[in-house]
Amino acid sequence: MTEIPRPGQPVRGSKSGAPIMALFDLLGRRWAMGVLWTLRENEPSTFRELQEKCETISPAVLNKRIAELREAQLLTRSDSGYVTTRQGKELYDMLVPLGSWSKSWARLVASAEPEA
Amino acid sequence: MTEIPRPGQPVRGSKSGAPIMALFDLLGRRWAMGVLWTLRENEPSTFRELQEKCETISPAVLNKRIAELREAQLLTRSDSGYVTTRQGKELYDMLVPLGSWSKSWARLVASAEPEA
DNA sequence: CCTGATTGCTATTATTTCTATAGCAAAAAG
DNA sequence: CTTTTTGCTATAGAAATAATAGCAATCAGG
Repeated sequence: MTEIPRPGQPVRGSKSGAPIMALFDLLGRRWAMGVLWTLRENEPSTFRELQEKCETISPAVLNKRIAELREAQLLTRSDSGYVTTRQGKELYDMLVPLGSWSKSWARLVASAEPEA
Repeated sequence: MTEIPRPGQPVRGSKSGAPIMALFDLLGRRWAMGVLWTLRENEPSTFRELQEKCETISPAVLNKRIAELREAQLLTRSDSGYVTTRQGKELYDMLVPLGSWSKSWARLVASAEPEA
């Protein structure tokens, strides 16, 4: 029921299951990166706390993403709530640069496209 | 027709449009990161070349992702085909670490879950 | 115990997105 | 011209996501 893209198995972008493509397949699902990011900044979090922090995620999707990220060993459940695993933290750390970069990107997109 | 999540406008994960959430919204669409990654490693590429490199992407989705990434100023079209922009390259560079990390992650996931 | 929250989800239905495939118009090649 | 190649668009079905209601299992008082 919980299918995660497995490196070594065919995934989107790579019939041979290149790790990076498997990772992109996993993270390229709605809310996947957002959940990891939000959890890392608010751990530990209960299901409902995480749901609130995500502002608009539906419980069905949150539940599914949690299951997937859990199976991918990026987060786990502790007594006090969901927490990121060591790998989850590593991945988060690699996403951090995107956080600051996104700010300048935001400025660029805002200034260059005053349309719509 | 081509809607990209705009920083500053409500996006998934942030009603106020936090840049990182806008970025996650954009990249968290099927094939988004894969297209950027693949293009960067094969630029310039024509539409069909890119499609082939992606192995299993459908033209409709490729076309949509291109339009979005283009509007987000991550790629553009040149005489010789699609190429990444300066920002696209910057973003790619930040994804590169994920490439190597994904390899150890692959080993972990493979060894820990011999199921399925 | 009993009662009223709170928590972690599941169920359901409506949308939206993605997949898969065919094919067309325009540009390039011969 | 005629044939290829290119860059998509059209279409239909499958799958993922959104939005909302609500339920069973704690849990916290009293």
